[in-house]
Amino acid sequence: MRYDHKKVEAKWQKIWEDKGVFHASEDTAKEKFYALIEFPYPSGQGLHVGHPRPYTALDTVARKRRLQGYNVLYPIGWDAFGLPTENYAIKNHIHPEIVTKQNIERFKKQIQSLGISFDWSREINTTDPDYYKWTQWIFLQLFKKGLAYKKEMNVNWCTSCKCVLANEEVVNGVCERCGSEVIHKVKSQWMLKITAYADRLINDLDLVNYPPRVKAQQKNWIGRSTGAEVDFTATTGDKLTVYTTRCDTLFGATYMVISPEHPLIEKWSDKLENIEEVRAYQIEASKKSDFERTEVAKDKTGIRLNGVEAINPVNNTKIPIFVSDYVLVSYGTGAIMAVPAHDTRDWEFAKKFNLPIIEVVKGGKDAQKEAFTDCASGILTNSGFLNGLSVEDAKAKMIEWLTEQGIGRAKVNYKLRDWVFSRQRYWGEPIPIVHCEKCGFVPIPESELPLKLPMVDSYEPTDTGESPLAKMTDWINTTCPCCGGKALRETDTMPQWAGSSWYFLRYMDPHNNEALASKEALEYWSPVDWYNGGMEHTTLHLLYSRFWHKFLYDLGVVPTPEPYAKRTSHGMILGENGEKMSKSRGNVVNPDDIVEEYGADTMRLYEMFIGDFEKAAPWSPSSIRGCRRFVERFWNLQNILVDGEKIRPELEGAFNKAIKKVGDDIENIKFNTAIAALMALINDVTAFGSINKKELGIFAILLNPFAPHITEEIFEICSLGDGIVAEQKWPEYDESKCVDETTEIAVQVNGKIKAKINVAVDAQQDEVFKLAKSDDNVAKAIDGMNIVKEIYVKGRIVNIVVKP
RNA sequence: GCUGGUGUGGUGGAAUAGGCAGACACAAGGGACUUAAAAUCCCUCGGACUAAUAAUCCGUACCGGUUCAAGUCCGGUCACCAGCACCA
Repeated sequence: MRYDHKKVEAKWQKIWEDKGVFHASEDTAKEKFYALIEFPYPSGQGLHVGHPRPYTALDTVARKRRLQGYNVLYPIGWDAFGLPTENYAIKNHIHPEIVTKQNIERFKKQIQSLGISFDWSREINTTDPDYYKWTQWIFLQLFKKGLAYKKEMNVNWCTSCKCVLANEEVVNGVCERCGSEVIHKVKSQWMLKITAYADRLINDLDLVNYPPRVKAQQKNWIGRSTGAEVDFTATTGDKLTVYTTRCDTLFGATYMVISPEHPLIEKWSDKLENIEEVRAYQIEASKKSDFERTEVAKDKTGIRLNGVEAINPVNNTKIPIFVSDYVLVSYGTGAIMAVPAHDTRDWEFAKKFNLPIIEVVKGGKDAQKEAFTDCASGILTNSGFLNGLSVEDAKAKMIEWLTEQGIGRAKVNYKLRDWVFSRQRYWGEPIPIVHCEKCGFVPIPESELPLKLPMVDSYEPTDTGESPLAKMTDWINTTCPCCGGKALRETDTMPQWAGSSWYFLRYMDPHNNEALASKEALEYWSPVDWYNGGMEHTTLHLLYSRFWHKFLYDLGVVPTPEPYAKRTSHGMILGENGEKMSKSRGNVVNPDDIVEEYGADTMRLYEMFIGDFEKAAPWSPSSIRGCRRFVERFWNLQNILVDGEKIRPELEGAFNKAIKKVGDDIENIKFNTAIAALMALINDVTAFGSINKKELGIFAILLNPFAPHITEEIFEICSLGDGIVAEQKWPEYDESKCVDETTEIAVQVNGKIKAKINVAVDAQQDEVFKLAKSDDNVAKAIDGMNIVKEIYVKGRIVNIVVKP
């Protein structure tokens, strides 16, 4: 009686679809559970076996929640704007809309073959005008609140994609997508002021349940530091302001460094004796990309400004000013005070240029030999009115003094920069703004949304870096909504991150024409209860979408300050050789082949059994057979089925423990050990020789979230009751039955195991020791020795410590 | 370089709050069934010493420490993975 997975899986998938059993209901009386996976980008390659890992994991949770009586929302959609589609379209002269449609069809078919319980009635697509209408609407609100603005700036320019990239999209100096060189270019760009939310994006991490490493990464990315600004005065009389986190070390500042782009250089050009040399250095620095400039912590370069010096305000000492590219114009004030005794970079620079090094915090080694940076617990020295204070107190005192003198102030700085939001591409949401000579940038009226992408013949980006839309003169030329005069449409489009920054809201009410979702739906479904995704999205998508959500919260559109109550992340599935799966490495496994050969249930079980969910794991074609064997063994339980309406006493322990273990493990994303527990249970049952209807019913329900098809089939053919999805409840366990009456414990003498004895769980300590000592081996080991100590850890271990 | 993580049999991985290391699988070897193969079922499976599934010893990357007891805690070293890249 071999199990025919093809027949059974097709049968149940049809039943589920016909009955719409996975559609979330709007019954707000029921408790809701909203599970979310990162919606896929429908690429031309189709699915590989890595995709279903998170889908299956949250499907397991979603199915369990339904059995527990929740109203579950588990939706899916398509993050379909993006470069690969556009590039494919250019190459093959097919409209990206058509390519997208084909890719989605393929993805959908593949995902459906896995029996994931998505609510397909809520499927969304970011490239659908009914969807991006609201992406554009959110942009307009950002614009109206001054959070979207246009700025001339140095941008990262991918030489191959001919497109501006966000800092976050540049990896090691090359384009994250295509790996081509990235250079700098000045362009006018739309920016989103994410920095306005920096503090809240850090602080509100306290409200959510994210893994610690995700929180840490977001905090580091935002990079808040608390310090002070100090105004130095140059010998020219100009004010030169620096940012420092260590204002306590001001007495140790022996020189200053400004970035090559600092505006004072131009101002001082006629006073600088070596202006030619400085100019040459500026040119050198501008030629380098950020990558080259920061590539290695290599030799510090720099030029001393001759003719201008600065005055250290605490002791009125004249100190030299250098220009060096290790100081970044984009962070702080673009100028630093250098304290070589307590900063490694300053120390290296001082050594190279032979500058004085003054120790101002005691406790380190020789400041002339190495910088003493880890000095939080040190005591100030050589520092006038700060002498004898701790670093902490000295900071406070210095800020107080600077403020009094009017030459400094406390200041918070962030590494986070504003989000470059424009893309010079076709396949993205048009930015709903026009430019009028008279009125400037004017938003188009909300009634005109969606502003649809026009049909064009060619999607080739222009060599000048304008969007392909720039060639559409009919579309560009329009009238100003403000004055009625001539105006031009914005030709840039939005980045792919736009549509994915709010998609989880649309699922709550996907067909609404009046709002991005109704108030009622937002009230009921917010927040997402459990969001699973990849670690690679921690600093991009996760941060961007939290930012948008907070903005919508401020507008009163959404009811919660945070979008996701809980976040987990999955490890990648690697190729058989332990390398990342990719076409070029030739190690891609297509889930279609696995489903065909072993069935969706086996595929799902293996995806969850493959290893720790949070860690990467290599695909193993032979290990999957173990999961198929387990499926077959479960199927064959019907051969040893007997009648019975209660769990039999002999199996009570095994079943109660399994119910507890499987339930707990699913909640703790330990799917691999949940399945191991079910395998152990089948071993117990098989060894026992029979299973009754009640027991098989419980087994099937426990296994159902992992293997939904075969469990329904067993339920039906063995007449165990109405269908699992239709009628059954997640089983309860009896805590008292999870503990065995007697357990085997190990007996150690001086920490070495000498014997194993069976004792009652509630046995008295004295009894246990007596029993332990009656064992031959133990007796031999303690014979003639003095017992120093006896330890009994209930139900676990006995240790007898002896000395001669 | 900094930050975070990881390191356990031939392989993937278990091990709750410091308490029997190797659960559950895969692969391998042996056996049963079979004309044969597949499938299935049973047995063995970290290493050393062994006739032995008797006893003993070693063993969770490496070195040291705390403890009656360490894969787990502490200090140091090494390797790998991820993120960040001079952030003042």
